[in-house]
Amino acid sequence: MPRVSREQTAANRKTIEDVSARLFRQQGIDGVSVADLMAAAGLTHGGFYGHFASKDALAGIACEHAFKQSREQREKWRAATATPAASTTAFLQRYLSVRHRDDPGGGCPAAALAVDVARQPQDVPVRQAYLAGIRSMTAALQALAPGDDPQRQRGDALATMATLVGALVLSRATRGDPISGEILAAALAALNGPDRPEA
Amino acid sequence: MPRVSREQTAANRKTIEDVSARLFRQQGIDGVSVADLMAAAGLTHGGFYGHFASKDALAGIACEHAFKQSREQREKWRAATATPAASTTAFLQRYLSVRHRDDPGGGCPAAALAVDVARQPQDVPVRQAYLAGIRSMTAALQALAPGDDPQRQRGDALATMATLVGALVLSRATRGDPISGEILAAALAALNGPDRPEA
DNA sequence: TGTACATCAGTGAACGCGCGTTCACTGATGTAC
DNA sequence: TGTACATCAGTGAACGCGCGTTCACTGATGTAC
Repeated sequence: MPRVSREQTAANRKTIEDVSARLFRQQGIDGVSVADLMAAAGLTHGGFYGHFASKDALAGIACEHAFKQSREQREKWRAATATPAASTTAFLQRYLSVRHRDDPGGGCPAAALAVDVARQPQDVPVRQAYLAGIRSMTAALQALAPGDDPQRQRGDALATMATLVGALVLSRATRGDPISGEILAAALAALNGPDRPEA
Repeated sequence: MPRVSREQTAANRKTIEDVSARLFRQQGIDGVSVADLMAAAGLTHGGFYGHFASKDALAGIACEHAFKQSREQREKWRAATATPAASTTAFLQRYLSVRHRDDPGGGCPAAALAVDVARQPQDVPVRQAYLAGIRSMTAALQALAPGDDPQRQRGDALATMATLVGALVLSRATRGDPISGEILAAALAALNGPDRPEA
């Protein structure tokens, strides 16, 4: 079994990253062991350190990976809608959906990893990756915000991001109770309703 | 040292609960060991099971404890302000402050424990305690919401809660970068500015 | 193109460590007289 | 009120277990001729 072709090695590494990006969002960074990750990638745990320096290093890479996937998905969907306004509405609806709530592993890393990252020490790789992801997500939301005052658009984008992340996180923590769905609906109404404070 | 008076026993139990409510919010439920908790309470780990059936059971009690502390603090502050409007403004400002961001152990459990709770299995005690806490916090925010349509007030309360929790959680995860403070300010502006969608 | 061999991706046992939980023990507390 | 003793809160060693990480080993891959 050992010694595998170079393409296979690269494919294995990518599989570990994919699997990690998913499992870390699903169960938290401390909630998944190196052995779990490697098993999910179809490998044994010993080979891990041939690919990555440490679990911390992988956490950073996986976080970056997750934000990149989210960004690509966002851009794909944006390309599929006709107008910017329709695109925004569709994005909010998707973000605040029951489907997104029930799929943390494939969903927004800003929400799934927030509390994990907040508890990490300052100098750990995943913090930098998370920060970069938040900046990129802010920029994307800013581009969607109405108006032509960039300062105000940025404020709107940050506030919208807070509402989105908060609603998702609360909705997940209360899953199984009707209030879980109510939270998603209320956030959607608040963000759509007064179509954002624009003037 | 062993066998301590009944009052001392009760005091010890309360200390464990206080310390747990703080440390669980600070470092997460899995981030604190039973030995850590007991040491922080000035005891040794072996005595833990004289007070609680399991760490899971304590997590539920500590979560309840944390929400109760938050509620009491909220009520104390409300009593100290003159008008309901002033009370609301003061609450939002306090919730979205740098001081609150930097004190997860003494702060809102809805934000500090959300992702932890979301990852727990359905039947664990901390989920019920968290859900009860969210209901109570929703009710408090609903009472502060303007207008006289309870349905709409409830929606506003849930959306406000999402914005508050999201802003705090994102702000903590990005601490050390200017965007951390920007998020708090943007959420405060969004919640104060158009003084909530009321009509 | 074919052969000989060095490389190195992946294996699986092992490391030291900290976890949640158990338990025999201790000795001050609280009770019975 | 004093004394004798049962109770039981807290101690600390020990349990089985899973963690992140290391390492000697294997054998197909990729290279040198």
